[in-house]
Amino acid sequence: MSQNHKPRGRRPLKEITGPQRRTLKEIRRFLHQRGFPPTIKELADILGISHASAHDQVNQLVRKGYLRREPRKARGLAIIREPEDEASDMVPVPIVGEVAAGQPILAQENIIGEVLVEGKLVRSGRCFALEIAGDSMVDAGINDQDLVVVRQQPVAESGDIVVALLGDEATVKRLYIREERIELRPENSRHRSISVGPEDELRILGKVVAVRPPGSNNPRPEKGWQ
Amino acid sequence: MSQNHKPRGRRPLKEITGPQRRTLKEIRRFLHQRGFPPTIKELADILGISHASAHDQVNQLVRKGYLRREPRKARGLAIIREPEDEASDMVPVPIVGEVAAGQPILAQENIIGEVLVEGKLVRSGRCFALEIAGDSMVDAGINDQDLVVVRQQPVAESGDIVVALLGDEATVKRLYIREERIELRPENSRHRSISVGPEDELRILGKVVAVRPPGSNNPRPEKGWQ
DNA sequence: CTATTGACCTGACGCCCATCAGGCCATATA
DNA sequence: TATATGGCCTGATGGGCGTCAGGTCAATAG
Repeated sequence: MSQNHKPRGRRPLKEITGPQRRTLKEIRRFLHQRGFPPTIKELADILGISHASAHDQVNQLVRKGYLRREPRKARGLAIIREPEDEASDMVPVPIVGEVAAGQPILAQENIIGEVLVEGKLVRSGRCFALEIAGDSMVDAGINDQDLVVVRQQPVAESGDIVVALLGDEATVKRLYIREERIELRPENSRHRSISVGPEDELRILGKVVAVRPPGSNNPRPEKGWQ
Repeated sequence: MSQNHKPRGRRPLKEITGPQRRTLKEIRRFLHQRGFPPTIKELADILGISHASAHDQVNQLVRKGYLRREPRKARGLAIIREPEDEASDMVPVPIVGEVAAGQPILAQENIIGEVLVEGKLVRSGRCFALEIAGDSMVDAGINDQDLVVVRQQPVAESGDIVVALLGDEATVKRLYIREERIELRPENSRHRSISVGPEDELRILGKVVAVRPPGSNNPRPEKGWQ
C-alpha cells in the first residue's frame, strides 16, 4: 500500500531461456517416444542435472505458460504451448529397425536411430521412421533405402500410402478401399497388387507422411500426403 | 515333459472382455483430457474397483496387446491398439465454458460437460468442444449456440476454420494467410474481416473439425474440414 | 463334479517421486 | 554496488504408487 518501491535487480524474464527451451524439447521427445511424460527425476537424468533443478525448470515453464501440471503427481505434466520459433521446428522421431508381427513396434530394442522431421508433420501423433527395402514404390518417389516418416494410426483413407502388417511382414503400399476387399497397390509396373479380404489379417501401422533420401537430413515432404 | 494333460476348466480368453473394454475406454478418456495416462490407483477410483483389481486388468490388457507398459513406473502406460469394433467408435470430448486469455483452456474448472464425437475426428490429438455465441459464421453452417468440436493445435492452414485468441477474446473464424498479414474472415456478409499483423497477439487454439446443433447428440461432420 | 479362469477384495511391503530448505555462483539491473 | 533472478547443487521428508500374497465368488469346459 504505502511503499511501492520498484524491484531493483534482474527481474523475471517473460521469454523462455535456453535451458528451458532444451527442457521443453526433451519433454516433447520423451512424450512422443514413450506415450507418457517423464517424471522430474527422469527429466533430470536426461538433462544431466539434479532433480531439484529440473523441478525448478518445470516450475518456470509452468509459470510461463508452456506446461500444465498437476502438483504432487508423478508425471503430472502436459505440454500446452510450443515456443513460437519452434512451432515449425524439427521434432526428433525414432528410426525403427525391424517391423515384425509382434506388437512392440516402438519398443526400445527396435530403435536404431533418430531423424529430425518438421514438427507440423508429426502434429500430436506418435511417429516413427522406417528404412525402405525394395523398389515397389519407386513411381511414388520412394526408393530403396529411403527413409519414410510414418504417423502411427490404425485407420487410413483410400489413396493413402500406408505401412501395413500383412501376416508376418510389413510393407509400404498405397491403400485402396473397395466395397468388399482392400487393395494394396505398389507404385511400380513390375509389381502386382495385393488384394486383401476380410479373412486375411491386415493391420495398418500408420500413414507415410514424408520421404527422404538415405542419410539425408533435409526434409522432403510430398505435397498432398498430409 | 511327460504329462501333457490339457487344461480342463474355463480357458484364457483371447478376446477383450466387457470390463476390460471399459477399462481401456477410461484410460483413453483420461489420456485425452489430462494429457498423461492414469496411475493404477486413479484408474481404480474411476472404475470403482480396488487398485489390485485395476492392476489385474491392466495386466490382461497388456497380455492381449492393447496396452504397452513399463513395469514399476507410475503412469507407465500407453495405448497401442484399439478394439476393432471401437476403432470408429465415439470418443468423449470435454466441453469448455469460457475461453479467456489465460492459458488454462482445458483446466478442470472450465469443463462444463462432455460430448461424444467420432473417434476418427479426434485422431490422436487433444480436443475440446465449444459453444458458439453469435452468428458470424452462419454461412459456414455454424449457428448461434451450436457446439463446435476443436482439435487443439497451434498452427493451421489457410482456409481452415479456427478458434483464435485475439488479445483477450476467443473467436471462431476462417483463417486466411496472406504474404504479410493474416486475415480472420467471418462467414456472414453482415460482419467484417479482421486483419492481423505481426504486431498483434494472435494465438491459434485449434481447428474446428465438426459442428453440431445445440443439445444434439448426432454428429454432423462437414466434408473437407478434416 | 472339478479344475481353471475372470473379476473382484483386503492388507502389507518397499521403492520412487515430488517437494522443500538451504546454499553457491554468475548475471543483469537500478 | 546492492539486489534479485536463473541455474545449479546436496540432503531430508513424506506420501503415493506398483506389486504381491492370499482370498471370495461366479462361470465354464472337461
